[in-house]
Amino acid sequence: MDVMSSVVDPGTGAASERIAADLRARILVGEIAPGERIRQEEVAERLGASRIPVREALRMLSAEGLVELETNKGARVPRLDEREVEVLYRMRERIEPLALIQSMPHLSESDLQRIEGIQEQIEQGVDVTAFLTLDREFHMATYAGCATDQLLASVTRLWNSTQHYRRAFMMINGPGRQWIVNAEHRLLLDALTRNDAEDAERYLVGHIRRTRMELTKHPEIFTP
Amino acid sequence: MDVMSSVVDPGTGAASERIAADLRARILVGEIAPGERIRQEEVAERLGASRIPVREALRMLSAEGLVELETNKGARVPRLDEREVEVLYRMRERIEPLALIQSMPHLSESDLQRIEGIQEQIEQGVDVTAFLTLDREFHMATYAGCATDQLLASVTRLWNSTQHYRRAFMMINGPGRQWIVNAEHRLLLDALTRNDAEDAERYLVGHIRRTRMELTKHPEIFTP
DNA sequence: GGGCTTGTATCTGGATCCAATCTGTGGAAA
DNA sequence: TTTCCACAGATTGGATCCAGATACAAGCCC
Repeated sequence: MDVMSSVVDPGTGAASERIAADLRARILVGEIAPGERIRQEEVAERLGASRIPVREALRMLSAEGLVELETNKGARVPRLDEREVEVLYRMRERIEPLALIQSMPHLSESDLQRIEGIQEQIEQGVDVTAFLTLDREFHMATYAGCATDQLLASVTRLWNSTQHYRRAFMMINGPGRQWIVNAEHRLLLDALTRNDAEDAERYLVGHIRRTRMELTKHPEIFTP
Repeated sequence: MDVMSSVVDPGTGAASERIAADLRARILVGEIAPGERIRQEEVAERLGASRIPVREALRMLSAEGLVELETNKGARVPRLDEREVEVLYRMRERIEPLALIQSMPHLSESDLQRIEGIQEQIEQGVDVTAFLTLDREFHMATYAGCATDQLLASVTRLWNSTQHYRRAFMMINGPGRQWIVNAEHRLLLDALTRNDAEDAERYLVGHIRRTRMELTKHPEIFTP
């Protein structure tokens, strides 16, 4: 009907996955805010598909923690309060060190170089959006060696669910105290290079825990 | 087409949820084994519905870790190897203590009495299937006070994914060493009654960790 | 005879249409 | 004026039908 803007794009072959990818990106970037409703038909006609694959996509996103579904009432991006985000961060403090420990033995030299490359990009000074992306890439790269799908999926859910509030925090506070993140990342990276699991876990927990405490010190993030 | 056997049943109002509940029960009870495929049409006609709600149900179960979906290849119950189950147990060792700590402050006197009632049932001697159900109820009851959906959902996923291997273990080993479980449960329950979070966490971790080590000592569970 | 190709049956993915539920607005009665 | 109810538009859930992909088996070529 509308211009098939991406005629060339063969997609992944599955429409529902393309739709999920589109919505995922829009939610993570903040284009669709917490509390906002997602109507099936609107998405369907915007992407030139029927509502069926949209529903499948919404189920996928629900499993990723990016939307919540209520029977007969549709889908919306979850709006979390201060306490829920705090618990999600405490989950991160326990799960991500495990992912790191499981991953470490399988990280190659080139993996570590790639991680350091990401950190160098972060240190060159980037805006909030770019930082959020690079920070996520940094940590996910450190977990990439862990072979268990469920573990990676859990970590992804936690990052997804808290993404909006990380952004809100940085929008308000600016990039100030960025040096702390850099220091933490560098210490973590050094521990990985030394293959010191104990230190790596220590720095990672500290990194997440500090972020949690900073976030929960700013209640204005949770009341829009 | 076939006899509308449950014409009277209004269900929960949503067919996909009823279908999901049916499949969930059959998988958890071992009626559908790991590796087994689930065909949409077969389920649909057995429950007198079309394939659409079946697909929704499969997506729900996928989010719960009970099935895995592959594009154009359908759904099957995940078959895990020894290493995957070990990682899932290590996740349990980290996540469930958090759920317990978050839950404890909200557990009432009657909650604790109910938990003790479940433990008394376990101690009266039950078969494997009943034990699996009661053990799950016992622990879930201790987590019931934790108000965060994502935390409970994570715990549920971990129990779901490992359920089959717990059952396989008990089928082989018989109910021997049941006294250990009872002792651990009693110590945990006592710590909860004393409102001693530190002890509660200690006993819970020990309980899960011991189970993990017993399970991973029996590779025959994972090679059917 | 073995390996590759091809054809067909089976199954999943998606589109369209219909039914059931929710939401919001307007009006009537207290 | 406020509250409750009823009705209509909007939105989701489900059924049926069609298209595309996969899997398996028979047949062909080397």
